[in-house]
Amino acid sequence: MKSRSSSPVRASAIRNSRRELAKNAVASDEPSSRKRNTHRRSPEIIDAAARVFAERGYHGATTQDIADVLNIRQASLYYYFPSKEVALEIVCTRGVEDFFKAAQAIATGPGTPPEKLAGLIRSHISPILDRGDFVKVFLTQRQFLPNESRRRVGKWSRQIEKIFEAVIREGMKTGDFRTDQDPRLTTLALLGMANAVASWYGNEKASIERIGGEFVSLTLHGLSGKAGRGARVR
Amino acid sequence: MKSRSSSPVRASAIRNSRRELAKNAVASDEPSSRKRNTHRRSPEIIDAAARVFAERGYHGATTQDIADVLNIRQASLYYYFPSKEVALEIVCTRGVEDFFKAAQAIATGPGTPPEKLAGLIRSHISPILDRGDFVKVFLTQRQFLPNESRRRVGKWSRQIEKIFEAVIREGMKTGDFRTDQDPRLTTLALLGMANAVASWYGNEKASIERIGGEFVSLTLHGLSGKAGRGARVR
DNA sequence: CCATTTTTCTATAGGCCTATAGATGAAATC
DNA sequence: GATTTCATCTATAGGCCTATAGAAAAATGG
Repeated sequence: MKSRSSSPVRASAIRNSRRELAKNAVASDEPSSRKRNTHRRSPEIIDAAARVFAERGYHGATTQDIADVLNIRQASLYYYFPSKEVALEIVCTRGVEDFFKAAQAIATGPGTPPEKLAGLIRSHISPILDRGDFVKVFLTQRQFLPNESRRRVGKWSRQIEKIFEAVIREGMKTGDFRTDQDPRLTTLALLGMANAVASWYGNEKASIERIGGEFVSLTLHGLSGKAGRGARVR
Repeated sequence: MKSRSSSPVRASAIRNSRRELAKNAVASDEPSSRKRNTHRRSPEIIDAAARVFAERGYHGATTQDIADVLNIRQASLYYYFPSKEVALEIVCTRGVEDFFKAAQAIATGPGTPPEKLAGLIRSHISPILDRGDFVKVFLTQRQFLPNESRRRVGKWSRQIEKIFEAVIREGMKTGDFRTDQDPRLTTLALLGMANAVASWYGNEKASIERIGGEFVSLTLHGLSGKAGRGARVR
């Protein structure tokens, strides 16, 4: 199923001396567009990689699997990316960059801390809707990136944590939030709760908006007490 | 670095001559047979597998990696398990069985729903302390089990969800919990929050007990409001 | 329609990985 | 002490996987 032609014919060794790098899919914006429209299918290729990485994990996925999704030959992929590791980095980056930007916008925007926190929670789970595979890969496979790119991607991750924590601290100052919770642990709790959605969304019938609402109300008011106590956010 | 020429220190290790129950890790109950004390090192072998699987993921880990931890040859592992997949199943099983039992005991035991839920949260994160690698592997690698064993392991997982959900519903009936939260989504939120601990415990300075306390109070009372409102559990 | 440029293909080297076979030595048991 | 059992070793078959080289096909633009 995998290999099609029989192999065994030996050829004399030919040392390669070529060092030509296919220019990658990462920076696709060429300002001066005198160049041709090259690597047109890059987004499609990366989508396929995300899908396969999400399903089988980075090490469990083969480049053949990705090629199968696209109906091209395994070797053809290397026209689009120079290595499987680079493909992983591209996928991870797209998995985190968007919701980092959204989080930042919310944190620096207007609103009371409870409103901001509600926005953060909602915006954190919303990319799962249309970029679920990318988010999943970012969350579960970034640990397999080579050191340098892992640090690069990890930086965004920590920024998001900082944004949550800052809003929580702000709410404690304003008196909106209880002060006997640890901001760091609370941040990790909320992110854990939100990140888990990527792993089960699709098996549950609830919509992203619905999930967001439930999580926000749980976070702000907890389970105890009667329904409707306190002002609801949004 | 990998292979060595000298055989591992064979040191006339102190033999536990009277330790008959150490039957291998899979099916440890040998009812009557006065069999010899075979596969003595099984627990150690499985510990090493858990450690390596937790660190590199199932597909990223090689049997050579496991052997290196133990200072034995790669092929020697096959005296202890018949395949890498079976090793994964053993690790996953040990990662879930304990806290399933604990959860069940708490749910069927005495206490108000808030007390029970607090107990569930605490007991769910506590195995991370001394079985972190097993829990991690169960949470993140069980998807790579072959169908049959994945279903077997998944069954436990769903049981735990049911236990949480039942306690939440019970609390809604008694009036201890708000009734405008969805029990299913709340369950998934709490489990996501608790499971995430496995991924960052060890990088944070907080103890398991501390984390449990924070999570319980966040879950029951939420972030809003003044500190100390309402009865604290435990 | 020809020349370029872009995209995909065939073929395969070279490496690593799981799992099996059988040998070897050490321990336990008789 | 002889025999049996246990644990580990050496060696390797047999597969699969990434990545490279270079040819072929398809698209583009004059």
